[in-house]
Amino acid sequence: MGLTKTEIFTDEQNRLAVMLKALAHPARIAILQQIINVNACICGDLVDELGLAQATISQHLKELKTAGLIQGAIEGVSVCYCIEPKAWKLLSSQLGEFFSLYKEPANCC
Amino acid sequence: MGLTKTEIFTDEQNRLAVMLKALAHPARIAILQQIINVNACICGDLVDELGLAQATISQHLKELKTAGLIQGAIEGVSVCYCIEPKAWKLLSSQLGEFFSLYKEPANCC
DNA sequence: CATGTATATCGCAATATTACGATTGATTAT
DNA sequence: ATAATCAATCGTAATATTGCGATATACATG
Repeated sequence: MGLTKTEIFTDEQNRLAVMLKALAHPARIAILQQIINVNACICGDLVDELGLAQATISQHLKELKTAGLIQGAIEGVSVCYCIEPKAWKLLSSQLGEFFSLYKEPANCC
Repeated sequence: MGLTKTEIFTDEQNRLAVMLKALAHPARIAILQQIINVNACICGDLVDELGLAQATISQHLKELKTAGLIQGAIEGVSVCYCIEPKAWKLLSSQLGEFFSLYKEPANCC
């Protein structure tokens, strides 16, 4: 074991979980905030900004890219990353939906 | 290694990451949806609804409870779980904020 | 072409997660 | 009290994640 049983869940539940997992790390949250802040997409500046090794940053960027949340464009020697608008909006709205499922207490517990 | 370097991130980044990690599993998403759907809080019905062993469900419930997203009340032999409104709203608004940081493209990439 | 610079990838060690059978603990019913 | 039921916890196996040094790859410039 140690393997998530994806078969028993809906595609939507699995997709949402995958996206959330991509977000669920402080380094990746920090990376996304940086990318958004420095609107012009950045690259190895992230290695300087955050206190992690180059290999580690590169790996986090790869995970965000695999999840489809960001995209990278080669720009000479360096690579320029930015938000992938479609995935961002989709995730945003899916999360909005998910959270709005719950409407105030009721009376239980 | 294998240990997230929380020291180098802000409290907010760490907190958000912890909450997202709690959400980032299809079983836990399914559990939350069930809890919300069957508005009256449910309990071991989850074991029947989802196709996971009792021990596994209990473990996922514990993680959600540790994250503060749900709360459980003993009700005779069984336990009744429901959303913790404050944490739910807080996370919802924090995520809303996070996603709204990004406003349309710009021109990069 | 050789060198420097920026990223990606490989390989590894430490740790965390996922899942579950087995057991324990608590509460109700007999 | 005894038995039945529900949920939590323990222990364990399989797998995933995190982080990084070392290396490889790709591009640019002298």
